[in-house]
Amino acid sequence: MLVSTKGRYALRVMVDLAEHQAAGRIPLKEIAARQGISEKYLENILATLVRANMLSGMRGKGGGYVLTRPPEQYTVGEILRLTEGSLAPVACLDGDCKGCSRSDECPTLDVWKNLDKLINDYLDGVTLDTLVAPSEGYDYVI
Amino acid sequence: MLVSTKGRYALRVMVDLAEHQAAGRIPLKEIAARQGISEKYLENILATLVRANMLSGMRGKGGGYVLTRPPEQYTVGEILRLTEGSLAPVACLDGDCKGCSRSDECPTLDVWKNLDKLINDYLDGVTLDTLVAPSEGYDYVI
DNA sequence: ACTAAAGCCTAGTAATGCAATAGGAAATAG
DNA sequence: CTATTTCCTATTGCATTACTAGGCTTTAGT
Repeated sequence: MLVSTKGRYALRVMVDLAEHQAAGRIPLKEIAARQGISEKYLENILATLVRANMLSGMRGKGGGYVLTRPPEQYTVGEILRLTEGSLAPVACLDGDCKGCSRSDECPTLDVWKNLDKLINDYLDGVTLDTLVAPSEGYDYVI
Repeated sequence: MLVSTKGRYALRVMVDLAEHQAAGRIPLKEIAARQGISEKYLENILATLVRANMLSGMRGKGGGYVLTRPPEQYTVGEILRLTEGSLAPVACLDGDCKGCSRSDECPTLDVWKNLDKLINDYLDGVTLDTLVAPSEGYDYVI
């Protein structure tokens, strides 16, 4: 599995926040309820996004999370790479196996490199705004 | 990680067998030594390939493994799907999460579907013969 | 100042799947 | 008959994933 729940949840939450931008800061509790995700588990994920400055979190009453950039400035690729650690399709491309003794002669390495590029290029080409459902209530107009 | 050692080893072994087609049946021991893979672990992988009729195995003295088709009739995609079980990038596309209660409204589902198609289409377009190194010794000519 | 609402931080745990190992049974050629 | 080799079923150690627990800190409002 290339993308685990962590990455999937992260993406869904980012879309959720993009859809509710107009409402200002959104508390974790609200996101978790709307998305049907455990609050405690979401905490971990949101913490990662905040540390990377993709979100701004604020504590205390009236606190919550908000995007730090407009949705069209996030790519799905960067969100997933951050939360998953890596999107490499095989260990050979992922530090671990770096300098696998056979890499010079490996007949399959090119397949993995091409696949890696394919995946990353596609995901880097999808921005958050394209995933946002057209808001029915136009809640951000006036 | 989309592809684990099982799939990677399987692919390398298939290429190995394609390269040594001219030598007839190749015993596991020889493949394992050449590829630097544990014999016992390889057994499992080869058994899977035999059960799917991608290889023919024969026991006893003079036995070993051989491809059942010419290399250009294998795709990397089918080899990996068989040994990995699935190439789905997310659980949502993989039976498990089938009928996720949110799939109707999920804003990210299309991303996964596109990604899945991208991956499978690419890997189904690569055939085994394109991975075979040009044999220096022309060992299969007369 | 006090309190309730919220995020932040460090661990811990249960379950899963991956990678590899073990031991023996059955077949085949010479 | 024997050496060789595949076939089959189980088991083990390990790492990662998914999730939980508990307490601390910050903030807004009264």
